[in-house]
Amino acid sequence: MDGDNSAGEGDSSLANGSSAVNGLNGYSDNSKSDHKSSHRDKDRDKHRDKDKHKSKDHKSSRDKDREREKDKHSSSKDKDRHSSSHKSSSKDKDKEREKDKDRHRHRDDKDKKSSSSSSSKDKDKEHRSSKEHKSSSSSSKDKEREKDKEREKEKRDKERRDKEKSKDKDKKHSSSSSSKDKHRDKDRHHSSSSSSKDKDRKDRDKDRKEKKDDEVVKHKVEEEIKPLEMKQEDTQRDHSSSDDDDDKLVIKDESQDEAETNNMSQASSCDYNYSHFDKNETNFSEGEDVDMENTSQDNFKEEVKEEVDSDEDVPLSSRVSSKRKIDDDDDEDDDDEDVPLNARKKVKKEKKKKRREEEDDEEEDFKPKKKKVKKEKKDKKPLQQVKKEEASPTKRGKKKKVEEEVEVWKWWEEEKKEDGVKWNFLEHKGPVFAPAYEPLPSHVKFYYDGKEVKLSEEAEEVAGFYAKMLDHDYTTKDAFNKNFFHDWRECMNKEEKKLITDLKKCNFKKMHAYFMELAEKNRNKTKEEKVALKEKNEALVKEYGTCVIDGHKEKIGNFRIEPPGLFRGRGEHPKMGKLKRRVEAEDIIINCAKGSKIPEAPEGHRWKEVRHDNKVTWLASWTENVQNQVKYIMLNPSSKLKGEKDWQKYETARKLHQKVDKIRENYQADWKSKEMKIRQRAVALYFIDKLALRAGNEKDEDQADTVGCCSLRVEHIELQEEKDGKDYVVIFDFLGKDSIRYYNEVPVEKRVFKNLQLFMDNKKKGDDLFDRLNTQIMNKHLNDLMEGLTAKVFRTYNASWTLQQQLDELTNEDDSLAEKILSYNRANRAVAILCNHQRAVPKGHEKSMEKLKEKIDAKRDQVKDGERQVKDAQKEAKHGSVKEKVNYDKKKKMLERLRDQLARLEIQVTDRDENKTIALGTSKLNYLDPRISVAWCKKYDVPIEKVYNKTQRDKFRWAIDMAGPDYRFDLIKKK
DNA sequence: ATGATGACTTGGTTCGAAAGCC
DNA sequence: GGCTTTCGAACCAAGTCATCAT
Repeated sequence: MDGDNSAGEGDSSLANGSSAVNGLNGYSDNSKSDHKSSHRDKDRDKHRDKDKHKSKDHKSSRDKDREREKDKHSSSKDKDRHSSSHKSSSKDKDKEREKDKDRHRHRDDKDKKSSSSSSSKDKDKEHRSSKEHKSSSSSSKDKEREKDKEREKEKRDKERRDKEKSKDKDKKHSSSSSSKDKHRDKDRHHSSSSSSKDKDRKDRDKDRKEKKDDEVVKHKVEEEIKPLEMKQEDTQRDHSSSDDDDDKLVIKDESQDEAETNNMSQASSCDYNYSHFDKNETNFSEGEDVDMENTSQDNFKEEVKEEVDSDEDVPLSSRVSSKRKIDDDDDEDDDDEDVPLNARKKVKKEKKKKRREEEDDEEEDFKPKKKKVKKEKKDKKPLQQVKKEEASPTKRGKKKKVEEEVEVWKWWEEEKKEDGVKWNFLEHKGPVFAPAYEPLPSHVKFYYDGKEVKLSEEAEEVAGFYAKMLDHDYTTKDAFNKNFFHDWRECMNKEEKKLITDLKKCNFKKMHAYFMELAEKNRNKTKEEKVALKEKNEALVKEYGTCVIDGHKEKIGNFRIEPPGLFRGRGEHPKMGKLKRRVEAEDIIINCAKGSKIPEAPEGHRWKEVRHDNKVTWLASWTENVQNQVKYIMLNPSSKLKGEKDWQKYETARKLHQKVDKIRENYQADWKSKEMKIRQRAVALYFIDKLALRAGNEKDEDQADTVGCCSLRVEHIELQEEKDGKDYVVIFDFLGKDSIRYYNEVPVEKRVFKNLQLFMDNKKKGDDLFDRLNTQIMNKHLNDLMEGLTAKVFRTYNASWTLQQQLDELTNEDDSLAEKILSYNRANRAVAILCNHQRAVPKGHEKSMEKLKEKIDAKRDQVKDGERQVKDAQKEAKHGSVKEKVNYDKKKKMLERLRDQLARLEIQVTDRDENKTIALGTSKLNYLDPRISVAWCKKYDVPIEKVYNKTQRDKFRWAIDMAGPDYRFDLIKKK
């Protein structure tokens, strides 16, 4: 097919993709949203610069959000985790918990709000832009400055855009997002029109490109304001203020500069009022060389600039470009040299992709075989027949008392393998493929433009993927519809392609109904059918679900190949809706031991490759077509390979504990460094340490726009000298992994605050906050500080250490079991909050809470009643006989039991409510040294299955075996 | 030196099964 | 025994980071 065709159609038909499915989802009428989108387009041209920061719809309500939450948001997180002494009366604790809870409520609030404010896009916009201004600058002068810059830029933007417009036209489709916002509670991420986001990204890049120009302006302005200090600087590069500028800027001679300055500064009427910083300054007198607290902001800046003059200290993004630019001076426009780094990357990536595809076509694989260190010797291992008891004191466990003899491989008592070798022997049966497609029965029809159309099998299958998702939010998203339709058309035969040109005219309702019916049928299967199915599945698991590795049978994590379907990217993923192809044996690389029995490919098929690489842990892999990523079949978390790695991870974290004080000292000192790069690194590390932020790798254009620490942009933080009685507050608001919002108001050290101001100075919202930093630099530095240290170790470390501290603090020896478990959950929760592990409020949470509360009320009545009875019985017992006394005792016991039950219920209710937006699982599984929990259980006599379910116990078997009641995360036993 | 890629970990959602409830 | 609620496993997307290739 010719791609042009479909792309063009995509434009017209999918701009309005939300109404694509014959109104099944109840979309608004087309004209309306068409209008909106065109309106938006115009608007965008006008406000392009501002717009790009506003792709997130939620922002409109953010202001309100914040106001409302002002009081709620606490700095509970910020109570210094660095100091180990957690003090607080239980009341305080309760308050804190309350606050924590509230901190997380923002999600619901936001969602609710966004759904209520959903309709009026235009209004939204106004909000947003006004908000943008407010939030962008801490002072009105800054605001002015910002505005002026923007005006200036807009002018240039527009000119350029006009030029480009014709070029871009076909790429950009209208960006009205679904006019009927079907926000659901679970919709945690900010809904935003993805196409606009696409654009926003482009804009951002362009902006980065153009920033250069702006910097020239700013540079000049600065010169005007601070003529004195600048004198010496003029011949030097000004790195800190003009991040992206290259030689051009520096070469300028002074007179030229000054002449221009006069003009430009008027035009932009920038008002760099740094002086107010001085006024507020309370001096730190620590007598460093560069004490920024002692100097005015600009003075200070100059110093930094001066000192920071090495090439080393050029912003990363500009380093490359300036290098490249050496002989290409005609800058300005779209020649390759001027493409932002990211864009260039993309081009390269595409090339690579092509190359890969070509290679794939060649069938033969020329992959260089890696060196194999293969010894077929089997290790001696301490084997143990262990009874794995399923029985647990929980109610759940009571019913089913299965005893299973399982061989437990105590690998943790073995010697470790030589470096890099993961196994000596590996044998498995290969993956299980997705079942073949079953065509729809003839009565299930698809209609196009009101007419029945019999689709070819291929097209029908893909249509089915869409039909299945008809009642899902995804199908209201433009990007999803566009991607789906594009890929769907690729699967059509000629006639279909000719006929089906508009998704809006497609009616999948019948298909959808059929699938629903099918699902219903499956649910209502008879017992026998279910049993048969189960048995079949078990047989499959038995055959394919395990492998033999170094003489032991181990479970495989995911032995099934992912079935075809539509890609469900999270957040505003630009590729959502693309077709995830069916994976065949020909796509799969098998990895196993040389002497092992090589798995057989399905009949008529052959593997892409069979290799014997014992330096990796995967058994099979394939490259998925949507993102071109390699997917793997690997072992279950209970396996040695995974467990050992896990163990090692926590050991590294513990090692960090021994060194962390020094590292902290170190980075605090670096806040004063003369080198910009080092300062940025130090501040970033501070965030990683204090807030457990993720490292924040750079991302490609074709992924959702999310960030981590190193990739934070100016727009993601807001500085407030004072907020809610706290000084130097940094407000983080960004989308992190999985497009989950991170919102946190953090009081920071003054020095950090000032540094941030410096980093943000002269930058636009879309610019990198840490422009001289990326994760490689950070990790390189960390590794120098401690072997094996990376950014994520801090997350593990702080999570585990928090758990240890919280458990120490919250647990009382004399508490009841339920209370102890509540304490544990609270400790766990503290970690989840630290790591920002959120979840959607479970369906029916409200309802189940109500029920519980009713129950509690009933129980209370019972208790009251019991109390009365006890009283009466007591009276009778006083002068009564033995019988009455026995009766009294009985009543007393009953009352006790009732009270107990009541307490338990109350605990349950608190626990559940505190937990409603917090996901505990992730931290438990990935961040908390299991030995802490195990030791806690052993120490306080809590059955381990109260804390870990069966799978978790399997995964953490090493820890359960290893840790005694005295294990402590912070103490490493010397051997 | 740097970007690309492969390998592996982390993370939330979904769905079916088990437990609880009436 | 049937319905509802809860829980765990499966799923697969999306991170991190080291290593490879250029």
